[in-house]
Amino acid sequence: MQAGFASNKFVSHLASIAKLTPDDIELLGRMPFTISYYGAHEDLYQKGDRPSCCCLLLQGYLCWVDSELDWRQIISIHVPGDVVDFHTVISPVVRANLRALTATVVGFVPHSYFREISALSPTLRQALSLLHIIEDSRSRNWIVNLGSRSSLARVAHLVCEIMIRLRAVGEGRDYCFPCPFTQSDLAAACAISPVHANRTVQELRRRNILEWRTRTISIRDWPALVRIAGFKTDYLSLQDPEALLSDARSAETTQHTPAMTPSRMSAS
Amino acid sequence: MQAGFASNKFVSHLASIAKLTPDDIELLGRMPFTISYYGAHEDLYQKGDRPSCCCLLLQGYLCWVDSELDWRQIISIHVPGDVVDFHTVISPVVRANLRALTATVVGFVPHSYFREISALSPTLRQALSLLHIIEDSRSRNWIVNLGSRSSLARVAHLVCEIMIRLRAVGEGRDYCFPCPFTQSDLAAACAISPVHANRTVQELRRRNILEWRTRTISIRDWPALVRIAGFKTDYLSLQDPEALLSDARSAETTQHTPAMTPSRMSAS
DNA sequence: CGCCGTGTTGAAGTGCATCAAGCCATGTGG
DNA sequence: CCACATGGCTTGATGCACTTCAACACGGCG
Repeated sequence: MQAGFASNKFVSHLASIAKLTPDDIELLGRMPFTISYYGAHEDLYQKGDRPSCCCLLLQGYLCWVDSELDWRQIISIHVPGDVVDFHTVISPVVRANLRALTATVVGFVPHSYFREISALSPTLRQALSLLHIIEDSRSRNWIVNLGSRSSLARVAHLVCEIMIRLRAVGEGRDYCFPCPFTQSDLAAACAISPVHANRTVQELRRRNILEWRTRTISIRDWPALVRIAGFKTDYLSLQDPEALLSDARSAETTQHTPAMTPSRMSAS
Repeated sequence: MQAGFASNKFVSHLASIAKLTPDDIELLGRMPFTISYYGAHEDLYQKGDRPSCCCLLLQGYLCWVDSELDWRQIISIHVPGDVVDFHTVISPVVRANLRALTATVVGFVPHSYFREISALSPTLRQALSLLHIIEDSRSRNWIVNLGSRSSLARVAHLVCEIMIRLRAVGEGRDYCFPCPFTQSDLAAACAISPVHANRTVQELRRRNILEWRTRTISIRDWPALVRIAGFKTDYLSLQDPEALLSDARSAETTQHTPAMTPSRMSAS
């Protein structure tokens, strides 16, 4: 069981949605976790599991997937810095499979830790609640996406969302990021067939909007992508709707982790 | 500002997901609220509003609707007994329009009330958190519904969900309930065109599975409906996945509101 | 009365699924 | 080093579930 040093992205994410005190940062620095590694398409949890830890994603991508019958639907995807199953602190049973999209590194953090910091710090309790609400907001937004957009717009929207979420934890500065998906995964996320996913990606390539290789996505024309997707950032953050977008416009400004001096390597 | 007597369905819903103490029931009985009435298709909130109250639905149906551009997608629907915007206690800004599907009666409950009872009772705090999680679970389930089912299954699933949720607050015992939707609303919920919604309803009628009139839905063949929908109740409750379904099977058992002696009419 | 919202029906068009085949890169064992 | 398998990507042909457009019927209401 280690503590602290690898949770920076999580802390910076929290700091971006709530005013944290130095004491809060200190508490977060003591976060205990056990590191695990998973290969692409491996399941971390199965529907019905009752984990006693939360899963903090450190590297790679995870998704929640509902494999009803033989048909699968990806419900949400997660980027480094996300605690993907925060709800299990309150209700431990999981309702879907948690699957690695790529090779991943995760840290398992005991539920008790989150209960403790919630009890100790009102601001942290608030911040964790906000995380919950943002999560919910993303789900609802994805309903709108599946329900009201064409396949091209869905794919574009998904790329936009991942881009912005990576930005929020300090990655993807040059509009490039490691591709989370095989084209079949993309299809499962956007509720289209794998064949059509391929044709949709080709269309985006043809319009010179992005490059999509097996390992990397590079966005060549961000404004066009946003336009096709009908993408708005407001559902991803809560304080200042314009902050993330304006940051994405000018890729220079670099104040993502305000006052980050993590007290690293303290024992748990 | 009144208090107490009309919140029975909310209390029984809470009692079904957590063990409430007599003190908790007492606290809930003191819930202050202001009653309002809305007509069908009237908006209670618009995107961006910052209410200082939560909205407790007493009669009728409400929905959250995203009216991006001119296209509208219904994100979730609510039945009597639901607090539809519990998240505004934590983050006041609403991200979609709250719209009446039918004529409705709602009670507005100040955020401060929920903050108080959360501070006073750990079990209530827990119960409210669970409500939040069930809400989230419904959203995710609706993603699966839109993403992976045919239009017939979507409509069937929606009817199943409403049926079971009404049961949980003691309504619809005879597989009949007031219809929440015009066929256009149904279309907006299921992400299909109004014309196709009509044909889908006709198909369900043709198979003798339900009667769907402007004012009432009667389910004639519940097992068939469940089969078409691929409906499972597990995402709607948290404690005992089978309770609601078995209750729905035998419409006799009637212990929905354990120890309900609401201390009515106390001043706020 | 005439209007408007809702439900219904038919005909034509299309976005996407499905099936099927072939391509390429990577890995593996002989 | 080749033989072969495997998983991901690509492409074409065909079909269907659903959309769109257009018209009409019905009832409630000013």
